[in-house]
Amino acid sequence: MAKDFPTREENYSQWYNDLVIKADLAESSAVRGCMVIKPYGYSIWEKMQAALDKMFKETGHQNAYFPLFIPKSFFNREANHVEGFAKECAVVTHYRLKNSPDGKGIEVDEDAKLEEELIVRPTSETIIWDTYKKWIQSYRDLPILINQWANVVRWEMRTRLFLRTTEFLWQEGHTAHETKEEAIKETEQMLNIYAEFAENWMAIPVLKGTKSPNERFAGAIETYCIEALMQDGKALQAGTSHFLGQNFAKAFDVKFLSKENKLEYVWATSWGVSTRLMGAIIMAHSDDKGLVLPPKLAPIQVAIVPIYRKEEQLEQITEKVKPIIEALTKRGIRVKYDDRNTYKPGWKFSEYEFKGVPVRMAIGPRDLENNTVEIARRDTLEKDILQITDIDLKIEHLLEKIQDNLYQKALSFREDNTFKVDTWDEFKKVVEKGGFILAHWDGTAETEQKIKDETKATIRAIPLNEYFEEGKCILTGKPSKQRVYFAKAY
RNA sequence: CGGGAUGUGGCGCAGUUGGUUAGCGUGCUGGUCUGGGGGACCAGAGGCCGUGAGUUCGAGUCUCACCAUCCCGACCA
Repeated sequence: MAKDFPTREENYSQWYNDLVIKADLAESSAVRGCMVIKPYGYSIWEKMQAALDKMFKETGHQNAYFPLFIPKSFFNREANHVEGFAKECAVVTHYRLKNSPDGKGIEVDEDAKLEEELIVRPTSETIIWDTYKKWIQSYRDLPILINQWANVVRWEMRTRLFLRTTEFLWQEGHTAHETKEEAIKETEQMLNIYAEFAENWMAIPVLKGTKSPNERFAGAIETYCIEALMQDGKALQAGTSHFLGQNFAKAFDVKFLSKENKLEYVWATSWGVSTRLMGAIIMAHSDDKGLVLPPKLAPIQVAIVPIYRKEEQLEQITEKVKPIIEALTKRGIRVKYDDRNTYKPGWKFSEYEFKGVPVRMAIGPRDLENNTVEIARRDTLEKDILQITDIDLKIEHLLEKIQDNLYQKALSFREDNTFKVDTWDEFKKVVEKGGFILAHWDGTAETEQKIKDETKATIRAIPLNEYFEEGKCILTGKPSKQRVYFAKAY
């Protein structure tokens, strides 16, 4: 399977591409820019979905489903929104095929042209707000707290597995509120849920902040984001939560009668994370030996490999292993007992290592004599011989330790790669090294653009309630009241 | 859409100034020995050499066109 693949040092992006394919997470498909998510990769996504879905429901949200297709006219309603998405929309123009005259193939039936073209959703604000209009008359209909799990299509010019694909899977929350305050609170709440998920489940520390106008969601008043730092020093936007103000309510004429019997526009939010999180998880933790998965999201947490020569030895081992599997399963630990005799132990070791399984347990004749097992942890590659007594407890603790270690490692990496910078020369130098740069900015879009043009670094986040201090813009020297995070980004 | 590269068994590649039977590694099938870090040997299966047109006695190899993929830019979660 994956004998030689490049180190991160040699070629980071090749390393990433090979990892995704050789760890069996996904592959590219016959359709340009679209990927097939393979069972092992999809299983990780399902774990993410389950955890997030639970968090959404715990905060009062419900799931629903809206159409894949959006009438073209809906897009015109919100000016910024159209402008933001127009360049990357797939459009359905016909609804029928016919046999071609030469009889050799099939072609679009020009007689079956749609009167109004349909846009394949790049995001669902428009169709949802058109629907909410029907649902909302009174303050008693509010709030509406809905999430949908869906696929969306954005016609990107360059794609990379998980990080940027033409079609991707995500969840999009769309909420409607009586007041501005309530909507902002919702936006912030969801940002915090994303951050909590990233840190507790994915073991990735994230910065929380808002976006500069340049980076803001098309149609939003304010975009909040979580940003993570990858091992190559580039930032990855891992989730966004938007305060939409009354922009969509006005565009789709969604009003409600308040308690004071006044007709008012509804306040809105939307928020989403996508299969891009898969890219984050891969790049944050993995090493030159392959994938490293945080235990909480690993499809297999413990792989058990029997070592034997004769059939009867395997039987003995299996008998020994049975109660271990049972005890682990009881604790909610996902175990795979790999007794395939079509592969050798060494081969299995490599495979589980490459696929990032957090803990490997090997058990052979020597262990049977001593009542032990060999435990290897993926994050540190350490091996240990443990007594079988209370092995389930020991492994449970080990998994927690691995989860924690991955987070701490990622955190100290970020700390080591975050720099306060006060001069333009230094800024240009540090940008080359990668990492986050905390620097002053004069708050204008022009300056941000210039910085981007010269260094490729953009403002990743404007910190929330942090780094308020008098300073001078890194580029223009104009006064600034707060440092912001710059980085090159995915 | 610009610049660069590549299309040859499933995957990764070699194939000389055109020359007849297109190889190698890996994977695959069967077998024997094996088994605590990707095992060894034996025997097999598997190719319209990206597509189309041309040059030639003869094309994987030369010419042209097209298609596809990858990398670098402009666009983006």
